[in-house]
Amino acid sequence: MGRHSCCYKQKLRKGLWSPEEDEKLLTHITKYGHGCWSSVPKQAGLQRCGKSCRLRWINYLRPDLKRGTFSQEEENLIIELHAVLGNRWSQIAAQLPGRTDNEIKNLWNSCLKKKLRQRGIDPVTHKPLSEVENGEEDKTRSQELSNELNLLNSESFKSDEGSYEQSASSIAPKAYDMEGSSSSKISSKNDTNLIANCSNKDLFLDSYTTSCQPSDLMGNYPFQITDTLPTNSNSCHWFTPTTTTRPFDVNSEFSSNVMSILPPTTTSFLPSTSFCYKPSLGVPPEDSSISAASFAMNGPNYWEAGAPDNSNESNTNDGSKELTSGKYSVLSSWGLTDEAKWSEYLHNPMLMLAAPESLCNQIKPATHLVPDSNTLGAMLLPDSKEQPQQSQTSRIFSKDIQKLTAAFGHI
DNA sequence: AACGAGAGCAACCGCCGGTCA
DNA sequence: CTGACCGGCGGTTGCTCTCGT
Repeated sequence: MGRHSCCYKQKLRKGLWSPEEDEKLLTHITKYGHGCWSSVPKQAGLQRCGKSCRLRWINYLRPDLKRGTFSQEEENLIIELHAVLGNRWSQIAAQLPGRTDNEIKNLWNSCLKKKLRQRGIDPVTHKPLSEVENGEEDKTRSQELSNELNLLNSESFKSDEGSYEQSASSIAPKAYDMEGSSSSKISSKNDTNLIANCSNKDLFLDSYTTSCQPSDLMGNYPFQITDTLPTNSNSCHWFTPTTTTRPFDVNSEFSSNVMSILPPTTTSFLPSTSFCYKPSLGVPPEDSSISAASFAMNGPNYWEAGAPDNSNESNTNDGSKELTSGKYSVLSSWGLTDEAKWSEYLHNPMLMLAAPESLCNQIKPATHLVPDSNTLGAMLLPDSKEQPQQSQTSRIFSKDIQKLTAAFGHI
């Protein structure tokens, strides 16, 4: 613990980067890539620590960065993502191509928080300030949690739309601890909680939309439950966009563009009913260059517009080979960053949202057919030596499973 | 013109988990 | 098994700029 070793080194420059330093770093990374960051400064002839170089590259020099002010759509997206993910800036940034976590964090702290407060919304909980101030939150949350657990234990949960409307606001465990300042760090290490918070979402939307009821949300979140495996206690309910509605209305300052979903990685081993998102047939967006953001906005309607592209997939019978690549080769074609890794997908509901059908089709068996951690672990077990990333991801995944199993016990 | 407050932003700090020798 | 090293993340700091007085 303590300071990073490089920070002890003397003679290292600190503070703002000069154009010369930028040039050196840019040239070096363009030529050779960054490789080991700790060796970059030496190789590039910089009096900086590796961390500093990395930060400079990620936040400023990276060629795919989008500079300039945030659009209204981006701000909306950030607000809603924050409602779901909390202060997980890196995950939020992953949904905004060209934006960095630092940039988003700064925007949030300097601007968006204020905006929310002005609108009577607590930026931490995304609930009305009045409610938070009244100190009813704890009671409410306790009650909601209790309801959630009851529902999770209940076998009576039906997969029809009506029951969703009835249950959606209470089915999802809290997405994260929205109250603690260190919540993000805690929650980021327990993806169990990474679940769209319907209750908060409802409140959030209520604050920005006109008389938005859960049933209305079904319109805003154009889903319907189309599939379920009722015989399985871990049945996974697929939301399918019911219309070609753009979930993100650019004309609405605070429209709903983040769907209430559970992350597939988590849903698979939630002890009871889980929700996953399944893309459905729809109208493809006009622009064929799909970015993660546009997937978040248009994606669900797009994915099934064409046949699944299996060209990049390995044919397997067990559906496990799709995890063969550390960097999913399709990602770049979506406009996602090259750095997107499978592990990020597995832990990132929004990336999963943006996944094309070819990917979803592969994930689907994982969520449908894996009732317990053992099966899931077996499915994800690395099956060959030439797939180190898969192996790594699987190990990580398996760890999560173990944690979740331990956390949930055998509900 | 000088000053202070606030906003915006870049960078640093401290911590954590993963990897590897 | 252990400790050093590393990359990554979120929180925080501090600098610069803008604007109002």
